[in-house]
Amino acid sequence: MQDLNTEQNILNAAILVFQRKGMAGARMQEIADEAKINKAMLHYYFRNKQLLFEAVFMQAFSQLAPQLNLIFASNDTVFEKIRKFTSNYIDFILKNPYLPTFIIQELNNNPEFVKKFMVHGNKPDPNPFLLQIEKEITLGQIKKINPKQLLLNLLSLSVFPFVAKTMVKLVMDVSDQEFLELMEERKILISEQIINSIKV
Amino acid sequence: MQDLNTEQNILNAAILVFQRKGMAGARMQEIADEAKINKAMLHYYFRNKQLLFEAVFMQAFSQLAPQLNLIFASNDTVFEKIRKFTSNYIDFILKNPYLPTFIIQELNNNPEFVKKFMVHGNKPDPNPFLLQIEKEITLGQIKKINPKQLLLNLLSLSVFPFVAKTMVKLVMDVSDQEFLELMEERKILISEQIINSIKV
DNA sequence: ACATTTATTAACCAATTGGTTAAACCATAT
DNA sequence: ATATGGTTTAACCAATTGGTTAATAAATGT
Repeated sequence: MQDLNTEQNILNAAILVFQRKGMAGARMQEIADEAKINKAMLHYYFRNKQLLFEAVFMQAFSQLAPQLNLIFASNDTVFEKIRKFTSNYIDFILKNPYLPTFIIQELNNNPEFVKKFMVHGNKPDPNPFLLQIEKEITLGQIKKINPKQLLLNLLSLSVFPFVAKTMVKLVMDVSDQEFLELMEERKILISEQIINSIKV
Repeated sequence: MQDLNTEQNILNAAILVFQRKGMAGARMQEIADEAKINKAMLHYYFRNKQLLFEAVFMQAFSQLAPQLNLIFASNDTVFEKIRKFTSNYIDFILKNPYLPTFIIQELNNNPEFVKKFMVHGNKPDPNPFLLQIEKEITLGQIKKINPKQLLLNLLSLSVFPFVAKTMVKLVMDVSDQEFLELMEERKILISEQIINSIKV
């Protein structure tokens, strides 16, 4: 009784477990249980743990990367891009709260592997955005700033709270509900702050 | 031939390995090799992997926490605190680049354990800082803002680049040298940006 | 209806890995 | 010198875990 798509079923289970436990902490048996199938099926479809993990990571990353390029490559002004980015990106992470942590964690533990598959064409390319910033600076439309710092600020303010969510909740004594409200508030808060810092 | 302090020697090796590989990825044998001793010694001094890990995590966390409280509890104005924080904290992380990632990673994979030992008194307490912000707002010395958001911004801008270092280097095409320069530049850059955003 | 391929399972295997043990080593006090 | 206690080691053990196998069930083509 083949499920409509066993492979995707496995992948979904693997995403859950890998994102919760990471590559090293995840157990093949746990993934099989989560998918409600026999452990041998994992190997039947993905050969081994490493390949299953790579499939999961690939899917996670190819979900995240286009989200970035969408902004980087559009025709908007820098101001518009900043506004859209904070709003869209925080929305996206709210729907996939484990993604950034998972990617950052495995990227740190496995940098050589990631480089290998980054060339594959799904690498986010911030260059258009960086060049646009330089251009708008020379045109006197925004204040002088190192474009990379601006991009770093944008990413930091948007992503960090999610990556450090457990710590933030613990140290700042924030409930799940309040955390969501804070993130909602940040969508406009941080874009306005960044824009304000480069407005002429 | 007992080394001057075998226990500390083990701890140092364990810190290295745990920070590189995380709790799940670390191997007792690797820690023993790193410390150049027999694996049984690890159990002699720390009983089991979990306890050794907790000792490592504890030491890491009690290095990080006071660094925060130092700022939170001082007598400076909010502006002063922000300036000192960015500068001191980035300096501190530059000297311990693996610390934030390690803590965040294990905090996410093991939240229940951390709570257990957080009560132990070494929990950073941002309340004085948050209250001070509220006070300075009512005194009209800084613009109105949710204090928690201000603190989140401060932490995000300071810590995130280190946590996401591998990703940042890869995506933004930044060398190790350039990364250091960017972090150096950030010390003043981000404090001025934050201050600017709340200056009346 | 039957043969062939594909999907699935239960049982098993081999390697890794955390942990134990018993003996040896070494300093120090008597 | 030698008995004693803490320290260190090599060898071993048991559990976990990634992976395999051979048999079975289900689908598919003829």
